[in-house]
Amino acid sequence: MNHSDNRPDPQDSLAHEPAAGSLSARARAAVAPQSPYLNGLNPEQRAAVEATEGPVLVLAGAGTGKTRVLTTRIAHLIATGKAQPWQILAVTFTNKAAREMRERISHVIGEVAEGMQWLGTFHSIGTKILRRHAELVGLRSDFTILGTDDQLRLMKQVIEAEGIDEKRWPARQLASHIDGWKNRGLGPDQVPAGEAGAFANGKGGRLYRAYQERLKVLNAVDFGDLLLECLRLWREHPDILEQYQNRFRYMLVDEYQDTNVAQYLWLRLLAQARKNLCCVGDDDQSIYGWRGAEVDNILRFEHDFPGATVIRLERNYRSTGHILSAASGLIAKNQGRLGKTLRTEDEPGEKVTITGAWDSEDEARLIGEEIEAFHAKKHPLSEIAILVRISAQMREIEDRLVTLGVPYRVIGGPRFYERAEIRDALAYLRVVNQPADDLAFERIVNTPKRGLGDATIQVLHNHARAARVPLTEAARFIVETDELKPKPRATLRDLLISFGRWSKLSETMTQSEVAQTVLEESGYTDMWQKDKSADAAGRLENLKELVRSMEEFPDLQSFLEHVSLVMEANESDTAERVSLMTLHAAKGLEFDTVFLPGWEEGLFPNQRALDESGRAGLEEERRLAHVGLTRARRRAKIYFASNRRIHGLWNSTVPSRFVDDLPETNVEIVEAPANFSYGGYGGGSRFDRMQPFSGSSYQTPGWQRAQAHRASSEDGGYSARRSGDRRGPMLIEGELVAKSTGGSGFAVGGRVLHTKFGPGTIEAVDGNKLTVEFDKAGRKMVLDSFVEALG
DNA sequence: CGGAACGTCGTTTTT
DNA sequence: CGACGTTCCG
Repeated sequence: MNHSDNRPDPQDSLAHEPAAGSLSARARAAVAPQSPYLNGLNPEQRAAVEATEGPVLVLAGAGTGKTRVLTTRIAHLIATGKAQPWQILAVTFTNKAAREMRERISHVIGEVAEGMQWLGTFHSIGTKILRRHAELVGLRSDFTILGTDDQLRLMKQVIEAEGIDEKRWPARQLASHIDGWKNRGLGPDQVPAGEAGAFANGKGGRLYRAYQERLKVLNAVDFGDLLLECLRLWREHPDILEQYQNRFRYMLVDEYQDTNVAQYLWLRLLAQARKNLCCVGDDDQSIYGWRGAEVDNILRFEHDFPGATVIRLERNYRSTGHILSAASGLIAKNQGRLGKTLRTEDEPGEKVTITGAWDSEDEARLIGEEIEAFHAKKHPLSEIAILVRISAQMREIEDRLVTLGVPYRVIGGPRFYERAEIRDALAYLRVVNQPADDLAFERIVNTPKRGLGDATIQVLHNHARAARVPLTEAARFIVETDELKPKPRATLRDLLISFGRWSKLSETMTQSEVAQTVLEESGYTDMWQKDKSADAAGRLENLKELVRSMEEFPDLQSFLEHVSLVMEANESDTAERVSLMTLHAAKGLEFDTVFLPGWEEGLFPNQRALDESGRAGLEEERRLAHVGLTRARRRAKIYFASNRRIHGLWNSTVPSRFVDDLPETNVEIVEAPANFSYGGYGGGSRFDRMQPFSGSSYQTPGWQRAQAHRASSEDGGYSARRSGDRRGPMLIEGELVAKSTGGSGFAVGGRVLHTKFGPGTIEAVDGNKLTVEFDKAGRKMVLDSFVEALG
């Protein structure tokens, strides 16, 4: 979330809004009569910038100046007075893209870009909207955004609460179902019965509903909800939808090929009124289908928005001729595409090379040596990338680079805020900020290890569930009783006291000081200092970075939001290093020289993609290959190995069919240097092993097998209405005493059965606390939720 | 309750 | 093969 959030929205406070075409707007337009920002655009780009009215689809091939069009278009809208910065909705997928776009707009039009408060990711904009109307969807405006790990823990609880064996029906699987439903814009009541039944013998739908209810109780949402709840808000409150439709005079979407159904519906609702929606994307770069992205969204654009202007950007400014032709020839093999022909005016340059290696180790060695050679020729290492299909390929390559002493960096990896130490630290702060945050509390109650293990947590849970109070609240009661053994009881009490103390700190300290104190006093920093594993130092460093970054925020609340949505590791390392990453992570980047190892059937195209999604899967894999090639400016080098270890055992492999998809004129087969010993293969030319070029002899079983077409998921339109059975938030705050207890029929002298201590006689009643003389265990103070009356 | 021995299962991952 | 989670024992 950007920092301009706290600035008042001019539309909220001021009535004055210069209408398009008004005097002031025209005067403003006249300030820049020449529109210098339009200079240097090619005719298609310029058309895309100037076609401001109505639906527009810009099909922007790789390296055709997509971002430039987007930013110039925004600048144009503002400079001509067609819209004020805050009347433009500009959506991206990543925070990085949003940040870059903001920067580039500033370059064109100066600090006016600061007023663009609706430039951000789908999720950050969704959050902003939801916070304003949280009560209408059963949340409070300070709701928490859950990360994947919290989601999983919550689902596990829901599964167990339904009495389902979590081992047979893993939470991960439920998570992916729910994720899929949310991606398609389906709430618990809209999931097709057949699908809902697929999990846990027909309980899938019920679990989804239960999960959503738990989220509401916790005043929390997951990533999917940030969009889904907006949809619900707008459908149930048309007046609010209308507000936003009026506000957003112009809408722009980046990477449209990656939108899922929920995002599509979200956009369509907003665009319905004014229809000034401009989507920029490239169907040939859609590589996130498995994550819910619907290529169909882009393929169907003209149908969904009748009268749409479609503009193709086909002039490539990035790659040399052979690379571009190779990539074009490859992608032309795909059926489901809108079709573009990339062209360049650059020289043909070097052909794409194809090199066969004996095994993956040789492949790594070859790449390593070529990089060394480039380095010797003063080729900057930062302009070299190695792009792999799966992360598992990285290890061997890394090993080789380390041996050779070639500096490299891995791009991708776990995001900053996903790292355990960061999530832990945040959990502490969340509890300090909001003691009712059960998920956070559970996460750190025994981190560092303080002897509050499963048994203790179970006791807390029992009471919390029975009394319908948050865990911390439950804990507060329990430490007053004998439910826990003395040691955990004392530990838990100390912890609660600490949290009480930490909460007060924020009255006198800045939040980064609070964080520092909490992390130290809780023993968390100690834990890592004592840890002698290799990455402990890095984790401490990350924690420091976290504390440092907190200083920039006005309060803990806004920091927590930033971190759950936006925060990322500072990758802006300008050092001279080779970049190593997956093909997915490479999208949007470019390098002079790109190495593409592992072009083998089964690995790339990946067997699993083929098995699961058939032809669609193959085409997505091919798009991935296309993305890989088009990352290269001057040199693309493809490799395959004849032998590769898969799951520990060696398999002999066949070059990828994608190799055969490349036009012959643009590629060059390179023989591996002669000094390699190709173990076991007597004397023959190494070309023998590259045979598959001549005859396409692949016969992947899974490729034929799986033609299963994923159910086209365009249902769930607008008609679906939530039954109004939503319960108000049950979150019980502050001092509230457990309700379920009062007058629950326990009286002095009554006989009760305790879950642990067995039968006994009540000696005294104090609220929900009972003093019981147990037949075997003696006299104990217990909570009513742990006993039942004996008739 | 926590460390050590077992078993399991293997893509890609913007938020 | 090796990273992870689960189980089992002290």
